[in-house]
Amino acid sequence: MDTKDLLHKHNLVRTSCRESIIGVMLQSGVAVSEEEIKNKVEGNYDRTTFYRTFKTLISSGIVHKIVVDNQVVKYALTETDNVDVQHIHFYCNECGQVNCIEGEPVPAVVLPEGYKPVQAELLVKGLCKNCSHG
Amino acid sequence: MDTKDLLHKHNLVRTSCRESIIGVMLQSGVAVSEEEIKNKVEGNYDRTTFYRTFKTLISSGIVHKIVVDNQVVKYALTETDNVDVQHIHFYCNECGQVNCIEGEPVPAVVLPEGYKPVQAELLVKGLCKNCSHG
DNA sequence: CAACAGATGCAACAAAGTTGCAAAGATAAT
DNA sequence: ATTATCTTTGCAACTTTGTTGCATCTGTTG
Repeated sequence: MDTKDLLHKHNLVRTSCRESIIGVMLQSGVAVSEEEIKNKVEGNYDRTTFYRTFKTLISSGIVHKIVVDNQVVKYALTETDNVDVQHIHFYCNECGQVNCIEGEPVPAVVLPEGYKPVQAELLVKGLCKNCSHG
Repeated sequence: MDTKDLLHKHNLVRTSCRESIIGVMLQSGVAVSEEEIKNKVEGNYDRTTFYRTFKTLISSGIVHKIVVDNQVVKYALTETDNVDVQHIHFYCNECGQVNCIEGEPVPAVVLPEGYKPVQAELLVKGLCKNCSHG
């Protein structure tokens, strides 16, 4: 599945900004911040365009947003095959990298009477693979 | 445990701003935003003072911060008896209210080899008690 | 109640995000 | 291929959120 098909499948116009951003995410493998994208993307896109593009990609389900802290926001591609399965996010306290833990679903949650859960976001903080053996 | 003792126990100077903020939180029962606090607090405190006060209260462990989205930040009192037990936060998609689900711990998480978890944040979104039966 | 440490208010700034509008680009039909 | 249409992009201005330095004021201890 390449960038072009991905956009077309979600009925989105294929523009250079969208293709570039998705391209950076595909190459990166981990979640990326706005700044990281800006640095890796070829060409200078306006901040406004970035924000609007993120919104578009998110509401199409191509990308999801990970809010670690209100000052640390990252974006990652949503694996196409398990769109509605929630996955765990891991934040490394050492290097700041954010990983989507594919395959491990968010454990079922027990809530008191009356609460109707719809969606759950689990962010685990600690040391990632690279930073833990040191 | 009243506000005065709470501050004294954590070696914090007892000021009107801190007492007011804690007072609002005690009365509210749910997590509150900066704006909600500003509206309920008597007296006009500077925004700077609020931010600094939150930082102080958080690093003392009196209060914790709940980041729902990067534009939705709330604060809640930390129950003194279970400081290090992580609890679940519930965000209501309907009314926007955030509740600390005391008593239900965050379920243990299974992670791939190499990850060293330290802390976990679980935010469940859905309908709260008030909004679910309608 | 004096002296010191710490908290507050103000001003200025930095970062993050949004909105309206005109120009540029993509798509589809001729 | 070229136009007509719709969408996206860039720019400018603005709002919201959060921070920093410094002078002033308040709480606490002796």
